[in-house]
Amino acid sequence: MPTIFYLRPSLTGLLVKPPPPTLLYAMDCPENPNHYYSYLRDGFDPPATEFQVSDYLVLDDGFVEDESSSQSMASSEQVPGGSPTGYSGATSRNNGIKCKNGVKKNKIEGGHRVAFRTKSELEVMDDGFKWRKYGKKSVKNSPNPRNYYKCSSGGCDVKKIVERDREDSTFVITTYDGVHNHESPCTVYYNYNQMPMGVPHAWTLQDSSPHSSSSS
DNA sequence: CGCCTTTGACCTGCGC
DNA sequence: GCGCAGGTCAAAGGCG
Repeated sequence: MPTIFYLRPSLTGLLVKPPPPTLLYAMDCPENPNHYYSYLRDGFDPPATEFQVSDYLVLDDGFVEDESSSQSMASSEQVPGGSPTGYSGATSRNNGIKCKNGVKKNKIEGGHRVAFRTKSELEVMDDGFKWRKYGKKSVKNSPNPRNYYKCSSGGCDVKKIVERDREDSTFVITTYDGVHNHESPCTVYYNYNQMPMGVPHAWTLQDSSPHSSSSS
């Protein structure tokens, strides 16, 4: 029986380690009916009653390459029930992150980019980290602006891009660039099977991915 | 006073 | 080469 870790979406920013390349399903949350995530380990067949609601995109794992990222995007856009999503900017034009001098970097700081599509009224969910907004940009063909955030912890260069789905504004698309090199102020997780609360380093416990983040 | 948000300008890459 | 679009910077203002 695989271990299933349930994460409140408000804690998605706690991914000190990247999630394994498994499916993300959304389920009802007894505490927060608006949204609820669950990560399912490899080889686990979700119950038929579950329904895939939110898009979960592991856009990159280390290096950003045009082909791989575009492939991942192509597959991600085929999520059942999901619109072609308003998510576009992160990879359509700029697959990498530019340095200050404008040189395009293909390696994302921290090495990971993960996007979530969440049904939420709140545009910015409390994910346990402190974010500082550094930019806001209107996006073409989208009535909703895109907001840019940086982790306000010193030395942590994780970025977060938040925008509403252009086709369904009830969904919020959150993209995380990089991996936090520090612990969250409130590392909490749910294990739906065993429900141990307050155990730190949740992803360490279940980590089986070879790319454990040894972020600087 | 420090931190955060806002917002316009600037820079760069890409498509035509 | 030019224009457009996305991403970032930084000054100014607000708030606790």
